[in-house]
Amino acid sequence: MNGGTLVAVQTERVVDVVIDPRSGGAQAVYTYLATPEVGPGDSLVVPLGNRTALGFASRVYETTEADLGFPFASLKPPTSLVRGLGLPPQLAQLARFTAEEYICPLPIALSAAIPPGARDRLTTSWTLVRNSELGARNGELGNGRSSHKSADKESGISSSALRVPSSRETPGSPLSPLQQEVFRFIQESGGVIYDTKTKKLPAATVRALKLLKGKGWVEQNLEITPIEERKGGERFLRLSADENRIDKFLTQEGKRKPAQALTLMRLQTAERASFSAGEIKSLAGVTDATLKALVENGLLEQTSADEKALPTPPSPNRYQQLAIEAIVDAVQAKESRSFLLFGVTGSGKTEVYLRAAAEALRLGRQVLYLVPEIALAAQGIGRLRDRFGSKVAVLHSELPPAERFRNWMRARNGQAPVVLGARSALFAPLDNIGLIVLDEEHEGSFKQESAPRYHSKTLALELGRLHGCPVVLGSATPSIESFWEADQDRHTLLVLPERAASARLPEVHVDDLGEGYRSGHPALLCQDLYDRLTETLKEKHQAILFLNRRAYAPFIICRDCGWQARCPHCAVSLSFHRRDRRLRCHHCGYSELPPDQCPKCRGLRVSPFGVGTEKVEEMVGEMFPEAVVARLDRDVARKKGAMEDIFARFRSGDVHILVGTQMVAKGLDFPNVTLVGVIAADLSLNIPDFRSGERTFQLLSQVSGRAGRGQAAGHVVIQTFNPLHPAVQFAQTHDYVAFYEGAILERREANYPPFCRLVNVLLTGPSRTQILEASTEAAARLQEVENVEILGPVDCALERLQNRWRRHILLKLPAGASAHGVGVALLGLAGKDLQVMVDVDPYSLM
DNA sequence: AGCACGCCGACT
DNA sequence: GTCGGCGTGCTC
Repeated sequence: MNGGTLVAVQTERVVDVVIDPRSGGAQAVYTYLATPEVGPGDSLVVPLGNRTALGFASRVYETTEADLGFPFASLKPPTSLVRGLGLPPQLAQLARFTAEEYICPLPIALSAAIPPGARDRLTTSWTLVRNSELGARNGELGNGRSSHKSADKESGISSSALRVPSSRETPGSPLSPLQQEVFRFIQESGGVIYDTKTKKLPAATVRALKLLKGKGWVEQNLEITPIEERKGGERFLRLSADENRIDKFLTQEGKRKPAQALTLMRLQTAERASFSAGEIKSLAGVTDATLKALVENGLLEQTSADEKALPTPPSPNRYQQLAIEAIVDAVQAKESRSFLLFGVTGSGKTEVYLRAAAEALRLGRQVLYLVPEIALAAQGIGRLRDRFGSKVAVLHSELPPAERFRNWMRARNGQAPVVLGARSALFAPLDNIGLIVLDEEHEGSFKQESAPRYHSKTLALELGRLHGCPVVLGSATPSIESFWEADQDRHTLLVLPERAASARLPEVHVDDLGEGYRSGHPALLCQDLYDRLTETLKEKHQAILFLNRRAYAPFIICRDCGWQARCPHCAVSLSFHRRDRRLRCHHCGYSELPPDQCPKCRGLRVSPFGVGTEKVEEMVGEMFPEAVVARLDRDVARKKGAMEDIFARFRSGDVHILVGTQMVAKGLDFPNVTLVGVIAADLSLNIPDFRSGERTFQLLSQVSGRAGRGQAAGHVVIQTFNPLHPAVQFAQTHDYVAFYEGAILERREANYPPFCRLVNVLLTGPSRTQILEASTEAAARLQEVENVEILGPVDCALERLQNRWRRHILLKLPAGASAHGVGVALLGLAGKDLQVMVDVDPYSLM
């Protein structure tokens, strides 16, 4: 500076507060005066306009008025710090990472970490001041919640500390009778009383408390409502030890009590481990009434969480042992490295996870265990609970809210160092993770399809870095990306080649549907599948027929002029539903009656075309009149209790052939099923998406696993027009590596992930021309982004949905590049009638 | 001129 | 998200 004139520039210490977007909007980050105690992650109630909002401290810093951009005078202090709700620093960082990596506003990213209903669970606590005369006589007058790990820091700030302490009277000045009474009441309550939304203190008491506060006798704080310990401990349930009784129930009574039957079937995939009532309710979609009946019938029994179902954990085979050692080493060394645990179903991946988890716990660290879908997680919950008892908290959005909140708190205060959940559990409030498991890492549900549009694998790896802990990705059919990353030594590949002796892989047969067409005799079932079905029924076994398309037919068509019934709101044809004789749109729910004659040419030959599950059900029923055929898809399941009913009847043996969509392929074991038929593998193969082959391979592998889970050997028949497609061929030979070798070459050649990074920019709105113009404008702006290859803009495969036109631009960035520039380039483009969605690492491109 | 309604921006 | 300000357009 010239002349060395020193000008004292006034600065203020301020804090950026990210407001809960549910009460402050998506862009709400505001700056407040920092109190001495406030730090990143702290939860604050702040003034916002003429009300208050819940927020979280992000950055605390010194600033000048010029840098701040508005006068110091408009800075306000936070209203209050909320004790017990502050986020661990790693979680605050994870939210920031998510916002940057996936191009979304910070409040949106942070909202994933805010426990549900936090705002309604705030409580004012009134605590005796330790050194006050009356208080001291009572000995220890802590707040009674020393288990709160960060309680010391958080109790350091009180609302009085937020203001200038005014004329604080010395304790000992005379108290009114009411004040004395209230004082004694606090003493008797252990030194603290709570004013909760549900249990409000009388207004007079609150007035007395405020006066006591003014005199320095008590301290007022805002905190998250503490969870109440249940009397006699947590209540847990598990399957009865009497297996015969359960089996008898499932084959006889079960069909009349389908909800109970389904509950038992779900739990059967989990040995005899303990579950909380809330866990069972969310797993099976049932209510207390069902659980009560099961307990009364002696099918479920009460237990404590810490009671083990398995006498001794299975001893690992040599491959498991190697995997365990590698992961345990990393756990001990606190290394943030990653592993890809590659092993077929039944090869014992879970035991590897559990041994590594036990080591993390032994070191006093926490375990995060992620599963793709909670309804299918019975086995995971069961095994963890069996091994780690009440240390396990389940966290996902379908749990009853109270239990979800309770588990969030138990994770935060250290009572539950093991957290199991779907992708949202990434944002569990853990501050010392020693191991992260991502089971079935290839599953598409790990990608969140609404903002923040993160991929769980990416965040799990980042979280591993933040905590200094290993991440284990597990799968029988890893994603092409993950296997390539392992190939490049970015993950350590751990292979479990052996399958437990009892479990055999089913024999897979492939039938060429094209043959029937070429010979002029196309049929729903090829001869091979027909013969095997006949055989299966003769042997009193059961079969599942799989077709990933519901309704009777995907469209109706005029045989004279080619007219098709189309949805007036979406760019799709209407499916024909035979049961209720209606045409339905599978995207918006629109429905209408099918016309008698063609509205275009007046012809009378309007008829359904193509095959859906309803038609398969009908035709198979005609082919095998002696067999009972049932169908399960979203149409059937929409009716309350129908899904339970069908599963129960199938399990009991009353239904011989079950026709269905994905729904039949997941989460349940039917020991008497020996045949699985895939009606048309081509449906998923023909989706215009670079991952269609991979998805088909995964789907066929999974569906195949449904056959032969009991004693008898299983058979799988895959019907397809593409018998030579690698996804089909290598599913037949159960050869993942061969499938991968081909797929990775294709990806390299066409420059798709993992060789580039994809970003999908989707523009939607009611006006076609506006979307056209906006997409052109978007593409022009994106030209300016460095190192971006632009594909499009083009109309989406589904070019209109629910009266909104859809166009997209697919961007290819160098692998590993940040998509930040994309977000910057598109700033301000969105408007009232124009939604612009940026999807980084998209999973769905429709 | 006076008021209802809806859009848009601010909220620190 | 929620509020208030302001412009539009209708009514008295």
